[in-house]
Amino acid sequence: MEYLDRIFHGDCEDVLKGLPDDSIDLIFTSPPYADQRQRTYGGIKPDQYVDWFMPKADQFFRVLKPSGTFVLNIKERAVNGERHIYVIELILEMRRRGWLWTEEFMWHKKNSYPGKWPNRFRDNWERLIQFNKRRKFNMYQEAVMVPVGDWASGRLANLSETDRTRDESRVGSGFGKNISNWVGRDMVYPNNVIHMATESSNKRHSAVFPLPLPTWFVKLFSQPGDTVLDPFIGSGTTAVAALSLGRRYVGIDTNKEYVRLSEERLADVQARMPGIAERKAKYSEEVVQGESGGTAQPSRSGRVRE
Amino acid sequence: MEYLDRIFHGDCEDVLKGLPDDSIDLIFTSPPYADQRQRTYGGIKPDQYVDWFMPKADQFFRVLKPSGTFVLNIKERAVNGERHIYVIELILEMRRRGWLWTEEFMWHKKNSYPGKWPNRFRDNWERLIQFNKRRKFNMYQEAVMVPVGDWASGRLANLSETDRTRDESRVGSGFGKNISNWVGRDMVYPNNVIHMATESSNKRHSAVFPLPLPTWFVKLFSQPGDTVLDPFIGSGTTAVAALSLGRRYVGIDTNKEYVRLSEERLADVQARMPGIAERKAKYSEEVVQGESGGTAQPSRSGRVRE
DNA sequence: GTTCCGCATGAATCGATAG
DNA sequence: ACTATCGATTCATGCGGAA
Repeated sequence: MEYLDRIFHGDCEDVLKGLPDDSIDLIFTSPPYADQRQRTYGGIKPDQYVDWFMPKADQFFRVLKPSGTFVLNIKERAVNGERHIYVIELILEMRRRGWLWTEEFMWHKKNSYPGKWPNRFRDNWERLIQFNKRRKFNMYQEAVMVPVGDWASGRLANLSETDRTRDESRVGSGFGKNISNWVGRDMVYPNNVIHMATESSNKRHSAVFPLPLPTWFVKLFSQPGDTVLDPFIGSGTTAVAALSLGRRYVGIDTNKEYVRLSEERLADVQARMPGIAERKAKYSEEVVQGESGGTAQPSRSGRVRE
Repeated sequence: MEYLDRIFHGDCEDVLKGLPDDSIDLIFTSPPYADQRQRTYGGIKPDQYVDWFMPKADQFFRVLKPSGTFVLNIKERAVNGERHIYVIELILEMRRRGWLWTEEFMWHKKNSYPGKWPNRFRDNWERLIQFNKRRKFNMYQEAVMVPVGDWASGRLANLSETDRTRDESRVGSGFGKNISNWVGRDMVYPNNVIHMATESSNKRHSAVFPLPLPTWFVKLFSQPGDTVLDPFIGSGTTAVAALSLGRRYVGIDTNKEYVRLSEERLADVQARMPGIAERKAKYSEEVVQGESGGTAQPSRSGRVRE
C-alpha cells in the first residue's frame, strides 16, 4: 500500500484519485478558511467557498470507509457586519451529496485573536463538524474518557509546550498527561464542547491547531492500525497525532514547504518513539521509496513498515 | 402605553399585532424547540419548524426598533442519527426576509442533560443567534465587562461550586460574580462564548435558561428605560431580568399557567426591589387595569407606573 | 531547579482611504 | 459603486531571561 504513511505534495482532489475506495477510517482536517492565508493558499472568496470545497469532499466520500468519520474544522468570517453563510451552505450541500451531518462539536478557543469593534466581541469558538456516510460508524468512546472534573476545567489545556513535546511520543498518553495520575479516579465520558488554546507561538506555520485536538478525535474515531487522512495537512499535526497513537497516516498539502515541515516533525516523533529505534536497527534495509503518481508527489516519510 | 410591563396570554403572532412598529429595543427568547415540550406547547415537527416560526419572526421585525436586536436561543435536535437542519434553514430564511445574521454566540452549558448514546456524547452547548435590522445597532459593551484573564483564572478557578451557584442567582451579577469585588482590577471585554450552568436551584419553575443569561443580553443590548420583549416567556425569566435591571418588559405565552407563574415571579421581584415598596405605598390607588385587545389577554402585572 | 515578569505573537474585524 | 489595501484595536499564551 504505497499511499500509507506519506505526505503528498499536490491538490488533495488530484492526489486522492490515486487512493482506492473505502480505504480511510478517519478524515480530520482544517481547510484554509475563506479569505485567509492568502500567502500560502491564495485565498478563497467566501462566495466561492462551497464550489471550491465540494469536488474535494466528493473524493473524501469515496475514499472514506462506510464505517468511517469525517471531522471538519471551520469557522465563518464576518463579511459586511454579518456572519457569512458559506459554512451552513456547505453543510446543506454535503447532505445533498449523501453525507450525514451527525454532530457539531464546539471548539472553545481560550486565546482568540484580540481586537475591539463597536458591533461584536472577539470570536472564541470554531466548529468541528462531524460527517458520516452511514448512521452506524465506529466510535470508541472509552478511549477518550477523562477523570471527573478535568474535562472543561482548563487543566488539560494548560500544559506547556515542552510538556506536550515530551509526551507526544508516548503512545496512548491522551492529552499529554501521565495516565498513572488517573488510576483510581472516577472516569466520565466527555461532551461535545472542547476547551483548548490555539498555538500562537508556532514560528513556521501560522494556523496550527493544538496537537491534543486531532489526538482526541483520532482516539475517538479510530483504532491502532487504522488509517487517518488530513487533506490539508499544514504543519503535519494530524499526522503526528496519528503516528504517535499507532495509526497509519496520509497527509496532503499544496504547499511544498509544509510538506517538508510535516516530514521533519514526523521524523522527530519517530526518533523519540520507544521501540521504534530497535525496529529501525533490525529492519534498517527496509526504507520506504518515494514514487510519483499523477500530479501527486509522494515523498518518503522514513517510517518503518510493519 | 398599555402594553408595557405586562404578560400577555395568547399566540405571540396575534398579540404582537396590537403593538406599534419600532417599539421594542431587545427581543430575547427561547421558543419551544422542535418536538420538545409537547405537553405544554403541542410540539412542532422539525420539518415544519421554519414555516411555524417565520410569521412570528415577521412580527418581531415589525415591532423591533431599527437600532434593536433580536437574540434567539435555539438548538437543533438529533433526528434519525443526524442533526436536523431546521436551525440552518431558519437562519437562511430570516436573511431572505431582511434580517441580518450578525453573530452567533455560544452558550456552553456546564451541566447538561445526562445520558449516554453509542453514537454521540452529551450536548453541552446551544446557539444564541443574534439578528438585527440594520448594521448599526445599540450595543453597550462596557456594561458586561469582566475581570482580566490571568487574575480570574487563578482566583475564579478556585471558587467552590457553592460559591458559584450562589452568586449566579444574584441579579445583576453578570456572569455570576459580584463585580464590586473587582474594583481596581483590570477589566476586559468578554467574547462570544458564554459559560453558564443551565439552572438553577429553583424548585417552583423549570426555566429553560438561567437568569444570568437574559441578564447578560439585557445589559448588553439595552439601557434602563428600554423595552425588552420575550414572545415565549415561559416561567418569566426574561421579564425578571428586565424588571430587575430597570427595563420595561413585554411577555407573551400561549400557556395560561406560565402567564400566572411569570406574574407571580415578577411580583416577587418587585416586592424585594429597593425603593419600589415606598412607591407602591404612595401610589397604591394606581393599579394597572387589564384590558383585552384582539386575542390578546393582557393581565395585570402589578408593576407601579412611572 | 524554581518562579516570576516582560514581551512577541496571532484562522480577526472595522472603517477609512485609494484605485 | 465596488474592490483592494492599511492602520488601529486588543488579550491569552508560551517563551526566555532574571532573581
